[in-house]
Amino acid sequence: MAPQGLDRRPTLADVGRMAGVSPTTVSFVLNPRSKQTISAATRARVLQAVNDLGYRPNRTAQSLRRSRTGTIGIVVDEPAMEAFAGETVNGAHDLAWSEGSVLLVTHTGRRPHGMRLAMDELADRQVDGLIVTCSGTRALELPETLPPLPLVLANAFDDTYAVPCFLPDERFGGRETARLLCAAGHRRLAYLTGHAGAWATSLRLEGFLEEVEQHGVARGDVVVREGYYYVDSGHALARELLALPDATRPTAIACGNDRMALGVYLAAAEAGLRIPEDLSVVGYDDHEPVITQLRPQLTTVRLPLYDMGRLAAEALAHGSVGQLPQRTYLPCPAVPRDSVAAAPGRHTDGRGPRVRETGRARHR
Amino acid sequence: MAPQGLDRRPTLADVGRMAGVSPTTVSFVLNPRSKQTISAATRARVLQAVNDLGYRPNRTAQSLRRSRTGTIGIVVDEPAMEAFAGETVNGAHDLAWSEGSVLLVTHTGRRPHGMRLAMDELADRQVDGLIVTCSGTRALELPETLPPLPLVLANAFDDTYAVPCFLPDERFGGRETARLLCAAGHRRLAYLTGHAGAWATSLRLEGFLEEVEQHGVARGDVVVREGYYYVDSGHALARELLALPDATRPTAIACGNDRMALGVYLAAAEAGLRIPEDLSVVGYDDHEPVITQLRPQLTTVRLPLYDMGRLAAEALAHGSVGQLPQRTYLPCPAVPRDSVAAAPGRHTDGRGPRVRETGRARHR
DNA sequence: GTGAAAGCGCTAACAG
DNA sequence: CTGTTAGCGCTTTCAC
Repeated sequence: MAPQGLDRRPTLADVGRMAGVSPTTVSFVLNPRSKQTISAATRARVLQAVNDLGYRPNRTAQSLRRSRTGTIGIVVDEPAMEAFAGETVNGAHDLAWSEGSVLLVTHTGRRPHGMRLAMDELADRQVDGLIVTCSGTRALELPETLPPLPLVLANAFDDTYAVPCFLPDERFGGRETARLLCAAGHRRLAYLTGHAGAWATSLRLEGFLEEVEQHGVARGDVVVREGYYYVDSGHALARELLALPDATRPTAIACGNDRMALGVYLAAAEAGLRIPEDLSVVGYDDHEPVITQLRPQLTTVRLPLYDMGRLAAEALAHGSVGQLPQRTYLPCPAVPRDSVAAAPGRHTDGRGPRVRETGRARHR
Repeated sequence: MAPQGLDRRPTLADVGRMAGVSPTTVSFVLNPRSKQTISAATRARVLQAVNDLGYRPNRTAQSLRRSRTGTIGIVVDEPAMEAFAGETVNGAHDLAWSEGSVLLVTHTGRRPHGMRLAMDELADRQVDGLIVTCSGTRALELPETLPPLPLVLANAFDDTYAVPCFLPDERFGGRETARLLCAAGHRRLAYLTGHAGAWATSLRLEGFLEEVEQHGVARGDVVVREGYYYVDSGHALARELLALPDATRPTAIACGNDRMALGVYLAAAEAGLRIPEDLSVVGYDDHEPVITQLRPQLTTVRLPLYDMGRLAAEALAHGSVGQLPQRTYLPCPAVPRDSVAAAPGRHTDGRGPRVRETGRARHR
């Protein structure tokens, strides 16, 4: 495929020599600019040589010259790459790739000044832009002095509003959660929250309660239990609720996240309750590693991790970071699957929960 | 911190100008080589200027000159970055970082020739070496023509034995699985396999049966059920087994992986059986997203994902790829947690399952 | 002890 | 239409 008679990568000069032209000419052939003035014959000979030698431009040299590396840096502000951040990285990767760029990925470890070290290391390699992300949505501690580079946050924000960011619209997601349940006719609802310290927690709950009222259920009638984002919390809270007599037991439980929903599944199994016939369950996150574990498949609401990464990379690739609003909120759309059924004794319109348009990004 | 009066990153020349010396001198100060001949005074002035300007070397320029980029490429041969591969990337990342390098990460997507495109894109950026990995251990289709770069596989192998690789020692892991159970006195054992097509499946089972014999249990006495690596398979298979009368029901179930173990947990909950009192369970993989979901915590066997990434990166960083054996097998060590108890009616030595030395990497 | 100069591989004026 | 030349920012040999 590339029968190069050389022991090193061929250079422009090698190609030129083989085609009997100057390196410049080769460069012109390879980088068609506006005013092309290369004869068809020369072009053909050059391309032939390029092909014969298996020539590929040295992007390091190109970068030095063009002062553009075709490289986007992404630093994950965690001790390691984690599942949630992985999705964001995927989004950034795919957009970058489609623009001919690749990703320089690092994480902050547990090092002191991890963030600054990571950013510097990437900036030194002249990345064209920088994305900072993390696993759960949160405020980031950014170094005081930022490298002079386009910078965007994904699934994270900075309290000073100095750096543009992409965030999940959690209130919207909370409303979607409620809508999935209310549209199926449920009125005895329970909501199991994640831990109160997390940025998303109160927004999800607030959205849920708002939407519930739209459906004629009083906020006060929703059984809200405070927990934390793990299986055992969902398990423990659900166990209590499911021990209630049939007449007062909630017919549907909304969970702070998918892991808690798993806990609810376990509690239901123990209580001999079937999902969704006896109990409807909605999760949150649409977190693949959990989702794939559950039968029946979990109805949930999707965190736009991939999109946050994608849009962040897009802003960098298009050089439009300057025009970005301070915060862009992306919808958390409902993902109806099999864990929600009509409330016992209720009949819905038979079309299942209506999934309304998930809407475009909102800017605030 | 870096009050540069410049609108661009300062260069060596800028530093030299400020310190009143040539760029050469600055370079000498910054790159202490064997024969240092810089006066203490000059050195001090230079470092002062470096500091004042917040100078950091341009690694693109360095790379061009030194023909070494301090960059390792890793391509994940999957449509996207996945959880298992993430661990391997973490291992490679951490080793690379400790050597002053960073990772250029990409995946092959679903593109035709994805692998070649990915490798080329990284090779063009002059990575110092290349790691190829994937999510589940398997043979890789490598392009016929490889870029002239050190290349190592992690959690993958090529059938032609042309490229060195790091692999999990699955047979060893299978033996560990059995040991955890046999040491606790279990003799009525069941083994639920993953799907037969996967490279690891038969090795795990074979190791299990081998070890079981060491403990005086005939291979034929082990109830082996063929399934696949998902929760529902573990669930379905376990449901059958747990329906058996107490006297013949297995007291312990070994699972092809952690997800199947989750299925066993669900079946146990439905059957009203407690883990580990009534049933001991062992998983495989030590896959964090699943592990963290289970109560009691799952006793399992660890896949050396992180280490495969780490060692692959180490070989590249140390330039020792040439000395690598064709295949290096890393141990899958037992991870005793809470899902294994002494077999009913048996008393063990009270120290729980003995965990023997997990051993070093074996080369074949 | 320090600096001038050449060059890594490529691009882009500017000549011819 | 094509080639010469001058760098991008850095390292390194060799001269002073």
